[in-house]
Amino acid sequence: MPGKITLQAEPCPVARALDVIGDRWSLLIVRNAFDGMGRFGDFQKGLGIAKNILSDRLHKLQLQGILEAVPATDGSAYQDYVLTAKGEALFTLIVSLRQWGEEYLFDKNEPRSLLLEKQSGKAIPKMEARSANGRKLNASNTLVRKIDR
Amino acid sequence: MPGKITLQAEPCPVARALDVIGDRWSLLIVRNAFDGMGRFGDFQKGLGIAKNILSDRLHKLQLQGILEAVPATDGSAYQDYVLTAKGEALFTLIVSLRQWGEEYLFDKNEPRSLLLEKQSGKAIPKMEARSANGRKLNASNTLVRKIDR
DNA sequence: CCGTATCCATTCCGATACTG
DNA sequence: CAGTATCGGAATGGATACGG
Repeated sequence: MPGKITLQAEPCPVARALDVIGDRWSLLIVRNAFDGMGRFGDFQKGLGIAKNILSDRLHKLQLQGILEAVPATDGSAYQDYVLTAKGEALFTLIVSLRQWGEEYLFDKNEPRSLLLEKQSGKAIPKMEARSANGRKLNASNTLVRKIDR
Repeated sequence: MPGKITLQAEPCPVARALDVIGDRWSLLIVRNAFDGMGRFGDFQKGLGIAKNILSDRLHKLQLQGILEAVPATDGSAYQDYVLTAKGEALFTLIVSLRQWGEEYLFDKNEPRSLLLEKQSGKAIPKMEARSANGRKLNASNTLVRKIDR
């Protein structure tokens, strides 16, 4: 009896996170929500996603507490989907994805969308992991301790 | 004629990145590669992934230039799968995933694996996006410029 | 031990029709 | 416009058999 296996019992936070947002569409919906998008039809047209899939993902993201449905601001009978704190916390993840994609998935002069600081209009410097002492970290100077507590 | 649509023509780096590594297993394989794992059987047992799927993902990750197959160090006739520079660059993304998962997907005292700095043995502080001037960034003080160049 | 190939169930996804 | 329902095809995934 095949079928998907849940990773929610895994002790690794990476595995659990991927179980929640590791699919084709969820993070794209979140990305658009960061850009201020909130309406069903805007997600649907903006992403080119099928409506039934969008409906399913919006429900799952609400179940996970990443999005929240609030009454639409335009007075219509419908809803806006807005990020919760848990959803807002995905900002660094989205920026990581964006910066990796920018560096490795585009040809030299290929058109792309850019993330800028509003105040200065300048591009965002590459994020990096640092230790408490400010040392730059990579795989070779870090270590995963298998289990804890 | 249904089926998957490629996002590789998208001008958004987030979309392209998700098209490459936005699935259930690819980043878990990369995570284990960061931990020094390199052999087919180790991935298979360590992840609990079906062998055919693992075989498929290893091929795709090689096609993408994220993993590279090298002769096994133990003198066997087989291969080790090691990260390329493009793959190593996924480190910040994995750390972002891990830190989000740690904060939002575990109960208070639930066992989990932890990422530590080797030298100090201490946990890695939360990564954050900052502007060139050191200002802390979030969705409200950044902006995506639709197209460029 | 390393991987590929095959089988089958489940999931994903796109298209479309439909309700309110 | 917002969302659900249904259909068919494609991709995913687990189990297992098989050859190197």
